[in-house]
Amino acid sequence: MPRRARAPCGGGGEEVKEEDFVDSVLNFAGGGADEIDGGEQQAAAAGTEYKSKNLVAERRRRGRLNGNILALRAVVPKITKMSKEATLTDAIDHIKNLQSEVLELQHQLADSPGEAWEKQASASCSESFVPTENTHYQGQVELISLGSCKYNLKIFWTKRAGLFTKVLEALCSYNVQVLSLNTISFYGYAESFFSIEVKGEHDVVMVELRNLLCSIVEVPII
Amino acid sequence: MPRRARAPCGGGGEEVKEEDFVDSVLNFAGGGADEIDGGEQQAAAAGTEYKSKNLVAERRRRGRLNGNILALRAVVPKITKMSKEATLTDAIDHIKNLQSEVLELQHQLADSPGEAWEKQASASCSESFVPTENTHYQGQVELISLGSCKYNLKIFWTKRAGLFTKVLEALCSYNVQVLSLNTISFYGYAESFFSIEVKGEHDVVMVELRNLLCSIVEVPII
DNA sequence: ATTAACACGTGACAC
DNA sequence: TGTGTCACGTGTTAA
Repeated sequence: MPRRARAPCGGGGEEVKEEDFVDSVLNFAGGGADEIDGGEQQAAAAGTEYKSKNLVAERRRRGRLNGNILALRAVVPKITKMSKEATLTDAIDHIKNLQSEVLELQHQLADSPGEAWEKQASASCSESFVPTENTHYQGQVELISLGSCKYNLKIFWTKRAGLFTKVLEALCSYNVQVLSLNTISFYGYAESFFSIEVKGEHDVVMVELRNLLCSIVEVPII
Repeated sequence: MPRRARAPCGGGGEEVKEEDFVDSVLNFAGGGADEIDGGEQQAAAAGTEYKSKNLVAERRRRGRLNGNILALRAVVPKITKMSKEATLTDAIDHIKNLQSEVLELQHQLADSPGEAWEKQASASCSESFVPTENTHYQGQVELISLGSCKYNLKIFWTKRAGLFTKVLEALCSYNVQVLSLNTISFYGYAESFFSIEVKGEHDVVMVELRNLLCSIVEVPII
């Protein structure tokens, strides 16, 4: 707890009766009976002269800094000790924890869309991930061959009733085996990652399937 | 930038030639020719006595505090000014940003496993979630009616090739509209949450569908 | 009685 | 020229 109502008589040798936040009274030449001679250059021989160039400015600066430390302590949940140093270290730890937590959450959110997508087709995946920027989304289909009759299929769409069923019907009609599927949905959007296998189809047929899927998930431009 | 190699002659009136980090020389009674009389109680009349009880302790404390501020600045990416106050405010802003980011990520991650499952059938959902403990899993199907031809379907299975396709075919054969689907997979297991809708089927037919799904995902006991 | 933490005033610098 | 920031030494206070 910050000590309050301190009667300071330190370096300067002042006398402050009550301090509220800053600049209590600025009582110069009023209170103290005994005072000291600080420096040696100015106002030395004049007698009861108190030298202070930036006294109030420094006061305000200290007040702001302490207020900032207080505000910093306010946003940190884990407080070990009521001390400035402990506040700073706690803030540092909290920031590190938050950053690692953000990283972990992003990781969880990122690897939810199918392990196969990342591990088996990392090259194609990273290539296909990057160009899809924050442009305005509409339906979007990506089909990537992994060789040996296996594909990764990524579909981004806006959620609409019955739409997923149509996709499933399309896949069934092309004799597609779905090895794994992961879907993430956020707000009105969803992104599905299929790991699929087809037995004896040529690539041209898969392109045909891709176009069919595109026509299914594509939303007419307003 | 923190000023270094400052030659202090402030309150105490000392002379420090070179300071490295803390406790430079602790030169007492050596350097200055003129000094001052601070307080009034001790060592006043002795002459050239420099009073300092906690000088080095205060030095170390300041050093630790500044080091903490430096470390705090190190973990904050956005730095507006090289000042203590700015460091603190930047740290506060950064913490707030991180916290909001964590909240948003958690929100995104939380609404991924099917909103309907949580929001529409929270009671049934929580009931059906708990009893499935860490017993040895095999295939498992749960079907919960939400009224108005809507159901939540939860399937827990061991991943096998072609198994998901069979489930999809079964759903298609029962004229099921899949409103949303979310799947999480871990190691050899997967759990899928369907939010489905059927047009005009009776409950008895849904029980039939459920049994069919059970027979599909059920793995023979070894 | 020793110690740690704090506020204070002041000179030194930098812009 | 001043204005703001910094480090310093000190006295005080609470554990």
